[in-house]
Amino acid sequence: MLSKASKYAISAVIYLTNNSTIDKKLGSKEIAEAIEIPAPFLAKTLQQLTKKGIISSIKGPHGGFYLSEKNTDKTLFDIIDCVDDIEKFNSCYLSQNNCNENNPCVAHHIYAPFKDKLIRKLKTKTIIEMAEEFKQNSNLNNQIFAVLT
Amino acid sequence: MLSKASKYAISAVIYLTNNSTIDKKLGSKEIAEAIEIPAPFLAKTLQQLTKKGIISSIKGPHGGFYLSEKNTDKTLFDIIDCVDDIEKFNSCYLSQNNCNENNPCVAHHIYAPFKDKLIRKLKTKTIIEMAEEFKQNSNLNNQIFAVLT
DNA sequence: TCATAAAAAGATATTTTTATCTTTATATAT
DNA sequence: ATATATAAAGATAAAAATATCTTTTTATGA
Ligand code: FES
Ligand code: FES
Repeated sequence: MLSKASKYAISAVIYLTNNSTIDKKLGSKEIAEAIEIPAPFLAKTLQQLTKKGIISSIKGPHGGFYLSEKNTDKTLFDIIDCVDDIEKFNSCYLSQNNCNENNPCVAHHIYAPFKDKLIRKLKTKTIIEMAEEFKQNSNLNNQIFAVLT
Repeated sequence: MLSKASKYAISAVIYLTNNSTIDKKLGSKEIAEAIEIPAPFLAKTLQQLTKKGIISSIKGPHGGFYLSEKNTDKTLFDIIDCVDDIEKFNSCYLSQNNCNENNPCVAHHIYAPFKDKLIRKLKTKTIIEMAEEFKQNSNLNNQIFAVLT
């Protein structure tokens, strides 16, 4: 449902959260290698995230991407909205171009409540929280990044 | 979420159900025009549906597409599975490549129940039923096919 | 100041999806 | 039988998404 760009973004931000500090910034190549995705494509995506203030970056030697104070409250919603446009979740699941109670598709009455819950969750789930869950999870399944396609 | 091909297919099958009979078959151009979608692309999609027995067709003069006895029990699920591959609904909503309880993504616990309900609904909703709903609906909103993008 | 490493920006290439065009096969009517 | 209308099949084109490559900018360290 998400574009690859969005998947890569989520994956990369989680990796960044768990593996970078202001004193240990990570290059896009480094991240791409770790999570096994195409490096130049990720570089583009990281640029988008930086531009919207979801992650931070510094150019030059010893530069790279990292998370700063400003980034700590960012959510999963922010990442997806930056890369993919969140409207995709608002629209009809079966792709009618209006999704509302007055003109429901066959799936509407089961999709609408799900959609509401999902968006609420995406908006409240911070990157930090998510990274933490991911860290725990990787105790059970340490090929965790390979799992993200 | 659905491909355009699938959307077109659903739309066309509904139109066919409500507007064709064995004595009044419809050409692909005719249908495409009525539901305002690209004719040659729809033709391809109708061929796929025919091959899988979801709709019927006859070549030659006065030929065209129509629904026969064999098609009456077909469901929305059948259409989508024919054109798009239903696996797309089974997979993780945030695109992890495994979707299961042991390795849930952030959305899993709200997505899984929705997914189950949806697939059940797609499997039980017959084309006939859907076309009927659509007919009623179009009393309220008679630009109903324009509504399908 | 100068060389260097890295992001940023821009340009190009590949793949997939969507759309169109052309040819062939077949059923119908004359 | 023959001409015709239509689906079926196959080939090609255009657009969008994904991926890669090249150049420019900027921060750092020597
Ligand atoms: S109209 Fe389809 S999900 Fe709302
Ligand atoms: S793991 Fe993502 S929806 Fe199940």
